[in-house]
Amino acid sequence: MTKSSPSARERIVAGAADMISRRGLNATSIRETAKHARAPLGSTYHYFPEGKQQLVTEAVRYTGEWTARNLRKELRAGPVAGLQAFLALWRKIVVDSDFRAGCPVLAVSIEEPAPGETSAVLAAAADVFTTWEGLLADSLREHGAEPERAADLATLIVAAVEGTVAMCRAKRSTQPLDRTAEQLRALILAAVKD
Amino acid sequence: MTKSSPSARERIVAGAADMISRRGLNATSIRETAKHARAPLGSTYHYFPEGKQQLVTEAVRYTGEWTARNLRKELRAGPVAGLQAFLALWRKIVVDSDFRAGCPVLAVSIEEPAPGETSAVLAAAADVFTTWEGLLADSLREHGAEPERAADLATLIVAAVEGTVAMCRAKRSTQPLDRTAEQLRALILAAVKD
DNA sequence: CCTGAGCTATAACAATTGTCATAGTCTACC
DNA sequence: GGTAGACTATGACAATTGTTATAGCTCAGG
Repeated sequence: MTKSSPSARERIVAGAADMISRRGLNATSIRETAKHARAPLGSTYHYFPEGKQQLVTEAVRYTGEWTARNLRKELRAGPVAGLQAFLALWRKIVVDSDFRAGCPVLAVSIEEPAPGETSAVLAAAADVFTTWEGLLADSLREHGAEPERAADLATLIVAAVEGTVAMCRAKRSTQPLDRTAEQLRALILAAVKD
Repeated sequence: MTKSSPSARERIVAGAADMISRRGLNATSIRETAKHARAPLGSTYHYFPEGKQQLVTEAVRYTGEWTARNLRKELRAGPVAGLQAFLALWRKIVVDSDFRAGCPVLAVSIEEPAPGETSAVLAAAADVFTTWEGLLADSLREHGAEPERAADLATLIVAAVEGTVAMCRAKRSTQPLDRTAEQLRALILAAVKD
């Protein structure tokens, strides 16, 4: 709830992100995103004249920025606290949805782009991953981690969290999250105190 | 090439796994899997009378077993060698497909099951993940890792590899794989020599 | 009051989807 | 040779897809 009455456009984007995080990119239809946002189908093509690709790209960026804001805030208390918050964020999504929702950025990353063309959606997803990695790596460096190791570890964290969330959905259990949380925490501590 | 002339049924299952690994579950249609396997559409429903769900479930299991065989073999040379082989396997899939293919087990894990019912597909995916984790954990324990830590680390490895493969696709680069490889290798060494 | 822009409503389009039915072909065995 | 069972070929079905077109509404600014 960032606003008391978000605009129809915002509702569509946020709703699309939510639906993609549950059903994947291809199973999310423009008609259903419109219905989900209580907006008419016509409005979708009014706000997003380039069609589905544009809507999905914005949904990916929306999720990326929302998460980055959260991460940035929590990282102010250090990398371990940032990791905990990052994990808690995804755990909440998984649990609250009864293991039906995950990360929309991951979801769009595993769908083949149209032959010949490089997808704007994939590029947005790559940007989001890079942003998340950058935030984590910066925080690690600020707390004494060796620069190269910080970058490697940041990538591992993002990859592990994304993979873990998917595993939780398949297993209908948060056990994978608990396990990777433990391991990643130890890794950060080791990297920071060198 | 495990056989000189695989049966039509095998071709359909293997082809479905490949297509799911590229386009995701919902964008993989039975018509196209049949065409891809040079089998008639009618045959698909002959071999898989329960329809798409059955075909997809078998495709997931097929990938799971194929990978598990590979992993089991390479783990005979120890957990570090097993990890390298596991990573090399996925790297080859990603690179050979020009960053278009990934893991079909991950792909099916992120699609919401029909409301109310628990999907057989998701259950198969969960089984596959658990099998891979078990193989890695056993190997770690055999080489001196503490039991609980072995289980946690095995989960982290599977999750990280799955997430990393997806990130490589989005970024159209193998850099994430290189980075996680480095980190995971160090982790295994530390856990084993304790 | 009128104009025009922003938005909505509704219908249509060609394609594709999963699934089913039915008739035909092939092949191994009696 | 013939018969059963495995497989193929073909076509149909209702639904849903992304997208476009067009006509209507709403409401601020002049």
